[in-house]
Amino acid sequence: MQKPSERKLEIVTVSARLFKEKGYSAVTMRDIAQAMDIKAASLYNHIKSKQEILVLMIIAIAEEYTETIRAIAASGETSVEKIEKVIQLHIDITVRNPDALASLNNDWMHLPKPELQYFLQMREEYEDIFRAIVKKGIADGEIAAYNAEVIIFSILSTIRTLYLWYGKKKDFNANVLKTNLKKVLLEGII
Amino acid sequence: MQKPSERKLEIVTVSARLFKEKGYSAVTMRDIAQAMDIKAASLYNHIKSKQEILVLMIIAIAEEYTETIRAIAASGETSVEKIEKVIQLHIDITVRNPDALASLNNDWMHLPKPELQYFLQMREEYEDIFRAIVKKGIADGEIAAYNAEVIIFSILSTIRTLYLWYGKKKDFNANVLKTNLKKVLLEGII
DNA sequence: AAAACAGACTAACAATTGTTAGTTTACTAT
DNA sequence: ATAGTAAACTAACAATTGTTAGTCTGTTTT
Repeated sequence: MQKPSERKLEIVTVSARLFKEKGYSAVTMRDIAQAMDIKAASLYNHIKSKQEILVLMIIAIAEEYTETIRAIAASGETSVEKIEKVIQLHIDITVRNPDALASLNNDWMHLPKPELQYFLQMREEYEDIFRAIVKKGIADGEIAAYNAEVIIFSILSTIRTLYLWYGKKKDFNANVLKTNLKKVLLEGII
Repeated sequence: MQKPSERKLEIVTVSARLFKEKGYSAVTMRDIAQAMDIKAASLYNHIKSKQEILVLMIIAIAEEYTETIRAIAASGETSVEKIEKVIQLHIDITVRNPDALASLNNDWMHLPKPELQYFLQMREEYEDIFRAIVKKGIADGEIAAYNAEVIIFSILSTIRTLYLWYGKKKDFNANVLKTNLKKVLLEGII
């Protein structure tokens, strides 16, 4: 895997911003070109298709999620500590890629076949690992014995859609999230 | 506002299923027609544009959210009870419209101008009302004094994306959600 | 039986889509 | 200065898009 050139990364960054606002399908190559002050055809000096932009935008981030949660699962920590690390992982990635995460969440189905398969496989592994952490936490009595799927869904939903709120609300910086989000998700609000 | 005909509602239902899978922009009128076993042009005997389908899909649900949360806010209950009612509202609507909620969450930006404005106004009012409930709960000592925006975001994210899990996980029925989700969101998991 | 109508059809449109081919421009290395 | 190259350009394409016009068919209403 070659490291993408400067200009190529710029295309991905600009596209991420546009995809976030209207979705992958509604953004045209001419939209992307205009946002970069060039013509649509010029984009093809750097990328080979619209879908390639999406691949560059999504896959690297998905891989980071997968690799990091593997490491978290393999560590010797308690289940609660592992969940805290997972929350921290999502905060970190959100702060670094607030725009690209919109496509990772909403446009992944437009990935080309092989990358789509790869993405879904990573996503499944990610949820399986998270599920195992939660279930072990329940079995060990660390975590309350509610329906495991409900716990998984409730935590993942929140940390996966962080990108929607980050940057929009002024008091949503990495520090406020770090100190508040873990407590709210783990200890509740009452 | 005329009550839509039988066939019109069928178009909206079929479209909702397709929009959920690929998003509004990626679904063509020919896709919708094929799913109904007719030709694209025939759709226009019932609807006047693709955007009208989206309006019918989103606005009525948005209005139900808005009207119900108004009623909840106006009731004489405690803040925690109000939040429980809001959670229940989302469960109810999700169970009734699992497909349409995908468009309400991801395709609202493709509404025509006047309905877009109306939708955003309702969404803002909805969040304002929910924010007021949470802040009063904190002020009254009913709710822990974490950052209010974090609490709002964490609950809304979960109940707004319920549609992604409902129907996919077998143990996600209305009853399991009703008994588990409120506890997980309010009391946490440890 | 005649008339009206709902709801499907075929055919076509103008606009927009992603993309390619070939050309020009400006900088960099020889 | 010359050659080479990266990255922009113009022009065009074939396919697909939402939508309209006009027609046909069967059922319902008069």
